[in-house]
Amino acid sequence: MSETLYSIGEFSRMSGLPVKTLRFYHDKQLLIPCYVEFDTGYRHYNLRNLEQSQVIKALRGLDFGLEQISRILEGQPDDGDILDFLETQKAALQSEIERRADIVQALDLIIARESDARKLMQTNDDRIVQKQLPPQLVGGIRHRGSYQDCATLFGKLGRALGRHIAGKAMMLCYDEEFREDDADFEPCMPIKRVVKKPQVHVREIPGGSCIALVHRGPYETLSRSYGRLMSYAKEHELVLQRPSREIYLKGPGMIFRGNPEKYLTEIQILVAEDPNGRPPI
Amino acid sequence: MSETLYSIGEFSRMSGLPVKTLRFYHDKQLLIPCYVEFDTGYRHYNLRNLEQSQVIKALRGLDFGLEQISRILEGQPDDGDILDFLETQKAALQSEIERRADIVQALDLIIARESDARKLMQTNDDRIVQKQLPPQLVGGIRHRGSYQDCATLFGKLGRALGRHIAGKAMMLCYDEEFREDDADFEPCMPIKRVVKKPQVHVREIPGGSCIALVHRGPYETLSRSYGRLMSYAKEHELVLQRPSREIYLKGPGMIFRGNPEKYLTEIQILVAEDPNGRPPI
DNA sequence: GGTAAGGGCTCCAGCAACTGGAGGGTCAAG
DNA sequence: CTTGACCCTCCAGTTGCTGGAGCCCTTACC
Repeated sequence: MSETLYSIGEFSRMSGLPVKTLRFYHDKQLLIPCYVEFDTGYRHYNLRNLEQSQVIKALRGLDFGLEQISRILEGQPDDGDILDFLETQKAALQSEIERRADIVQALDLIIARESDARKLMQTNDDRIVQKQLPPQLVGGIRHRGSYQDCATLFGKLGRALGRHIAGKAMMLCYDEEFREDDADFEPCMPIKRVVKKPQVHVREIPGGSCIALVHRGPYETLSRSYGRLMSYAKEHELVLQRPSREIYLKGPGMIFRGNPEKYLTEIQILVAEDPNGRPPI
Repeated sequence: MSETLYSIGEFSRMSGLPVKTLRFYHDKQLLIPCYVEFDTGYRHYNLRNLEQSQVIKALRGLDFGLEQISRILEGQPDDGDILDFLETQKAALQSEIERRADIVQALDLIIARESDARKLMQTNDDRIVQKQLPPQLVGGIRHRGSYQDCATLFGKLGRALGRHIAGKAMMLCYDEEFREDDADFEPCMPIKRVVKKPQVHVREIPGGSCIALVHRGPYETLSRSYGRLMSYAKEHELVLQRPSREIYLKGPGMIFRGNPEKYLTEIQILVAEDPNGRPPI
């Protein structure tokens, strides 16, 4: 009984696998045509090959590698451990899914921040305002030295507080006047709950009446905005309290340093209650 | 003001990228060392390179391709369309997640069936039993011809009924005696609800008292089991009804043909109610 | 002066699973 | 005899590296 043989082209149409792929599978010993003409090298396939091809297609569809498929096909007679293969594959896929899901989550965060910043950008003006600040729970690391160091410190804070962080990064500035090299400052992160971390000072900073403005531009020009706040205070006979606060509404992002001309920083300085009991305007 | 330069080894330790990778990135114009010695080819990196490397690392961590990273880095000054990149990437990742989730689901199904069959295998005997069958909603395609055709028919049924399928494949056999070539049979699938599909006959098949046994082995040997049922019926003076039913407990799987010696097929034949009103034993 | 260690360099190969193309042989019909 | 449809092999390219061979250079040590 002679069975019908099919050329690689016919077999390709029957199996749904491209000719190139069939040749490749032959090369890899995965799907060996039942007969190869010696002189021309022409491949000929039969129906058993068709069955094999369908198995291979199915397993490829389940994302098995060719190597694995080979092993599965070899160990087929005993048939017992196919379940292991399936379970292993499932686990592998699930861990890949998880990895990607994590990335998507991270992306979501970044996207949220970015479009947030975009919106801020549109609606910001640089007028001085007076407003009430609520008390705020923060964790901070006070430091004396150059402002250059704050990147490291924010890094440390971020790692220490992680998922407890509940707002934009900020800084408390304890200096009376601006110092470049020997400044006294405290990078802070708002947090939701009290957490104990080594090196991190966690406590509530007070609320109250403050004067504030949103500074636009690189940090080097912050002193101009401080100047404006000072003269405003003098003009309105307000007594200011240290430390002043800088809220980094938009600064260097998690990925890009961004354009410093577009950085937004809110400066807040608490106003001392008037000793006469007159409420601050 | 001369800035410090770092050799590729030092820079590798600072950036956390392997030396090989740094050379590769240089080759790809992704991270170009600020200075390359002309005669030795030695690469030298500066702190700006370090920043770039961190951006690249971050983007790689978000699964961006090098090509994309290049484009992002190039279009950085305007800075506007970064959000598009992020959204695109997120969408891409999500579709990958979905694909894998689909595969996992399919794997689950296969695993369930397989371990199901495994369990059946252990606990099966081939004794004849009498039992009550509930009525069952099925969709079937009646056919006259060779049993060879049933693979195609089951395929058609599967595609037509898809997710409505609610149990093992089965077949109704209308022939009085076994025929090889001109058989009259109907591949069926149990379903949950009435659905209308062209070419598929959907209806409820009756329940009632039946005799049944589980046949183990290839379909070619089914007639032996039919024989046993017949002589049992004669012995117990039971009148049998057509069509008989074959339930394919374990047959060729979705991927593998499996070992026919291990196929399990339950044969059920309804028993006509005794005309005397005596309940069947 | 030899040599070993520790950097650096280039170029080549390989992973996975194909895909595309060049260049050439085979077969049947018109 | 040509045309067109097939078929073949071999090579290159995809992505993001990784490993190795083979070579150069400097420094330290014996």
